[in-house]
Amino acid sequence: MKKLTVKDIAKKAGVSVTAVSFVLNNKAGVSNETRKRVQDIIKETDFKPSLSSKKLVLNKSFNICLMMNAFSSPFEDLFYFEITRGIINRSMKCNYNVIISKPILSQSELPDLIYSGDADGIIFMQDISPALIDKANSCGVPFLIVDSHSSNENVTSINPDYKKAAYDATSYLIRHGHTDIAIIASKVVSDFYNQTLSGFSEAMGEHNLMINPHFCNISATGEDSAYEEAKKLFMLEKRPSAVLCTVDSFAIGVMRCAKDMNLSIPEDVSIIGIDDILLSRYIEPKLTTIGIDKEGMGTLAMDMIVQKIKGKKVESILLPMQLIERDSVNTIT
Amino acid sequence: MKKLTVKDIAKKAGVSVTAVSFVLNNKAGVSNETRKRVQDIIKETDFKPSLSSKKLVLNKSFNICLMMNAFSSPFEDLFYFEITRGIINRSMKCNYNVIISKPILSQSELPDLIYSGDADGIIFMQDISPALIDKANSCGVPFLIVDSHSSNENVTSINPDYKKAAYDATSYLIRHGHTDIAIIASKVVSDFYNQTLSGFSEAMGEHNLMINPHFCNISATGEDSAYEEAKKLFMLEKRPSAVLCTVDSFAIGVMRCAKDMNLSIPEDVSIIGIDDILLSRYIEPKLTTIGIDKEGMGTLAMDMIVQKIKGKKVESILLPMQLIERDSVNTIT
DNA sequence: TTGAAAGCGCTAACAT
DNA sequence: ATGTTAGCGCTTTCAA
Repeated sequence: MKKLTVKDIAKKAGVSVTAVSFVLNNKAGVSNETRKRVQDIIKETDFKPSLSSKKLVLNKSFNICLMMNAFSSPFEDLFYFEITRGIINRSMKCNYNVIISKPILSQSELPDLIYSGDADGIIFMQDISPALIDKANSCGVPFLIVDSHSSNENVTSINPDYKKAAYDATSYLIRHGHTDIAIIASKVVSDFYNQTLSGFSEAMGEHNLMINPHFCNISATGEDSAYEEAKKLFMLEKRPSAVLCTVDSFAIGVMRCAKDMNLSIPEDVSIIGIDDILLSRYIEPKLTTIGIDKEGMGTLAMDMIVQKIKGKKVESILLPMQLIERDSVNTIT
Repeated sequence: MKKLTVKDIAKKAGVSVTAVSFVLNNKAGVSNETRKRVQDIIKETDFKPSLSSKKLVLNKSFNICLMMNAFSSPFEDLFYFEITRGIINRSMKCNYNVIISKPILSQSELPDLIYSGDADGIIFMQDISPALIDKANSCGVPFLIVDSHSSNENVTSINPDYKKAAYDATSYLIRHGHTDIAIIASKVVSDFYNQTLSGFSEAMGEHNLMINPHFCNISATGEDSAYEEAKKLFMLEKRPSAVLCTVDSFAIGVMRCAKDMNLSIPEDVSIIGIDDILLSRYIEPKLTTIGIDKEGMGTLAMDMIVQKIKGKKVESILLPMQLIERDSVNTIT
């Protein structure tokens, strides 16, 4: 059975290809009678117009390229995968397909499909290098960044409000009687570091709490390095009663360290994280953290990129996070 | 700056479009001199040919559609996401793009992009409904299934050898002195149930061990239902010394149940899983399980679908799994 | 080795 | 309201 074309349908229906094209795209310009007849034939023959030719003539790919960062840890992948679900679900409603790809050549180059016009828009996940942002800017394809961890004036981004998250986490700790609070942050993305630290100190300041200089200048890069930092922290003469980890995976490292040092959580030390990765509710004790609707972020990203493709101006957005109370923080009386 | 076309390049190089096309596709038919000249112009102008037109004329999309099951749990997502990584990495080497999509209308219909000729091949993940298999068969697009959990003669599939896994897990338990072994399996996919049960009884049989009828007719659907099944199991007069969970997520539910019933693992009861999901090495105690190279499965899936697209005959494949010894099984002396 | 020209299957401008 | 036709940017046949 040969693949049908608009021509075939037109012939069968005894109309012109224009008519067929019009009914395919729900456009005015055909009588109801003709429309009906064509629709019947389309249904009868189960005709599906070729996307390739439509793409060619409209100079549009109907693809969104989802660019994953190649250097993620498995847990971060999971975080982003939940966002991906939101993107994919939404894409089906927007009549876009999503192509998953990743930067090539050590993060600094976009894949060919971008330059071959095979994507109408790009959604980057996670913080990306300035070099890549430049490339994206100059290739002319609309793009935005989800969870860039930073606020760059020149790029549209969707970010969880990490400053507020750090503020809320700190306030929560304070409400539970903690005053000697440490923060393990990430200096990898300086904006992220600044945001979380200022949220932290803002909350401390509001309660006129002093910040121990040994507690606020700690940076980790992952679970293992957080483990090492926690070790130093816990060996201090006067150790904190609570530690805020700006990433859940840090909290997992810190917990492991506490266990190894025979400190029980939350009795000896309370721990709070940010992100709510899947693991957080399965470790022992379950991690209290600040979470976000990841699938919702994906939905939003899709909606925003569609607006951008339409040429509309789209503002960066800061998403509120929510406290998720579990078992890793205790009350000091 | 207007988008360049082969015509522009041809004009700049003073040759015909044919020549340009030939050098773009590394085909014979142009003199070295001409080739060089055209290549220079291409590099100079940073020309990237449009994919859309190529697709149209070659009647090929250069896309692989990766079909995700819509009803996955986060745990399963974890498993399949690792496979996805393998697929994506490999796709870039094969010059295919991967479009991620999912079945629509309650699993029984393929997305439009398949019928519009926007995919040269389909990779299904996880067991899919027979109705969907029919659709896939009749649409004429080559496809295969990764981790279908079943062996259907008519479809190409890539499956971990779950029977062998259950056999190995059981043998491992027996080697560690266990004789009262229970198995919590999944009846959702009957082939999977059969495979795991026959692996189990084969190992038991080889050691002339009797199977307690209360220990071998247990089916769960997820973590929570495994919890409930474990509860019944652990309340039995004579409870098993070890339980084999045919899915890691079951093992996690069983572990939670054991803890809630004050049974310590592995002292009071040993647990072994199958799959090695990411979580398994993070829970307490770390889960001993039978794992598989998931990224490798993805790579293989990509290679196989490319072969199928080329029209080659491709056989289904059964992949060996490996025992991963951790802390959830103890030795009985 | 080279170039002219005919499509691939659509959309849309234009004429009727 | 309807039909004719000229492209979209490539590949490839065919003739030179």
